[in-house]
Amino acid sequence: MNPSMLSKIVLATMPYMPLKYNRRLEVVVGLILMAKDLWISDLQSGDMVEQEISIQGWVKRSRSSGKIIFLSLRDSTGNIQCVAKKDTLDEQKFADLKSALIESSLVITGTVKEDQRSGGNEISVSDVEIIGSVNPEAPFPITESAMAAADGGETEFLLDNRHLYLRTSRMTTMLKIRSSVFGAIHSYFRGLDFVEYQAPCFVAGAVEGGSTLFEVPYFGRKAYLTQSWQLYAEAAMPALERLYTIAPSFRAEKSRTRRHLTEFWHAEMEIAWGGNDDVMAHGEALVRHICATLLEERSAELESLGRDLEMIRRFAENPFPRIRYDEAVERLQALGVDIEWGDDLDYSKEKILTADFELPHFLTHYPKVAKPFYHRPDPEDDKYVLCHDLLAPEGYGEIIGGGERTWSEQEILERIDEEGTPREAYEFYIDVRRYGGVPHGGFGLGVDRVIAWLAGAEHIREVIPFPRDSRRVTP
RNA sequence: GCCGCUUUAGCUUAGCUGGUGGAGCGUGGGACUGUUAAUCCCAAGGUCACAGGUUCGAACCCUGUAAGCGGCGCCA
Repeated sequence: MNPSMLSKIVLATMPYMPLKYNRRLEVVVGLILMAKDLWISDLQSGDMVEQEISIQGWVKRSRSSGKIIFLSLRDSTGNIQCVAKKDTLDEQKFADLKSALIESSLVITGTVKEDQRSGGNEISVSDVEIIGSVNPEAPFPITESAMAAADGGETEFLLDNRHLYLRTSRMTTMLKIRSSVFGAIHSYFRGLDFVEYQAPCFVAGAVEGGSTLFEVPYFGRKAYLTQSWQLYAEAAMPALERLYTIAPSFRAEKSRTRRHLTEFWHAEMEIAWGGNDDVMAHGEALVRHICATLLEERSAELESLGRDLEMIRRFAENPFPRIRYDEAVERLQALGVDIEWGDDLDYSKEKILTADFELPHFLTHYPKVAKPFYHRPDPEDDKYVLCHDLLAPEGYGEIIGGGERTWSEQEILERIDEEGTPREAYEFYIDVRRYGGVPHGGFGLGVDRVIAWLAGAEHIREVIPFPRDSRRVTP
């Protein structure tokens, strides 16, 4: 279909639309943009006072008396109050508007007025068309009381009605912040000439411990959903040298915490010719870039969530401290925590360690016994591996895990045997090392965790549209 | 895998030591020309999650089941 045909069809099917040109799309693809091109944020900007406009949106709330209706209209950019008076609107239209329930969609025509009584601009309504009405026998179920009960968290009812909860201002705000975080990750890596690279979701072997794999039937065989892009990225490392992805990873953990999802978005990177410190530098720079991007693009949204912008500025502008595992253990022991050298740092210990942190901290050089085979042992002391975790403050826990990879064939075989892992499952991974292996490394960042941390969400579920955990796959 | 908690109207909830379940919001009807979660009047709406048990009598006590939520371990 050619572009002019498309716009004609649109013109024919949407006669109520005030058609305008979208300059950017017109220039890029020579296409007339046919959909909505006037937004509530435009009306609130103040540039359109006294102009006659038509605007599409949904009813956020409505109040009426016998002769006047106050209706708060919302779209994806904000809210504006519409005022309809019985003596200036057709009788039938007035009745239609009065009966429009919350989340009815409509097109309002009227004049933009500056009015202190509505705290900004409002629309003096001259015409209205209801597009999608709402049945009074089944009104929009997300009520004030449902929202108030959640008070920033989420109730069972809101989780069951997630498809409708998405329209509320809190969820919309979270999704806008989420979009900016994804954008920041792409702009960071692309700005440094990394290549975006995709790995399969169906895999044959585990990256992390095998117990957390989702098994799926695969034409009479068993396959698993990927836990990480890493092993496939290491295969492409000699080809691309700098690569990254943002993709879902799956973990069949029965965890029920504010930090866990079974399907989460994983930003991962891999670089050739680099070691633990190089990888860590990228992790820090990426997280600081995300913070700076949010300050630039989403300050209003963060403030509406009650976030302290100065705190996020602190994350953006200061280097992240680095401490070795040994030092962390000593600190914890000094605080009276029951921990021995060689124990992994579980969440309860992380929480104690990070309680006073004003910045994210890197924890490096874990004992070899606490980490899987692909971590490279430290040549200076092979009790340790060259790895790092980035711990976020405020109890949000680990947001990055990464490090240098075991890169020679001999070393990887030793580590696999030492762990008792069967070699067969990793044949391609080992083979990659037989042809010009080089030092390399990478990290994985839990995108949803970063968003939850920066947005101050009570639970990771609040920052993903349709959360998946061990007890919920619907809606 | 382990521990804890919850379930009363569409939503949010009150319901004391067991004695015929109340309210706010929402919905419907009515009043009101500047409301900000508008206000005022009226109405409809309940097998108290389900199944047993104890009791003269159970939303309430006991047992089981189900669904959900919170947390731990593990991890991003």
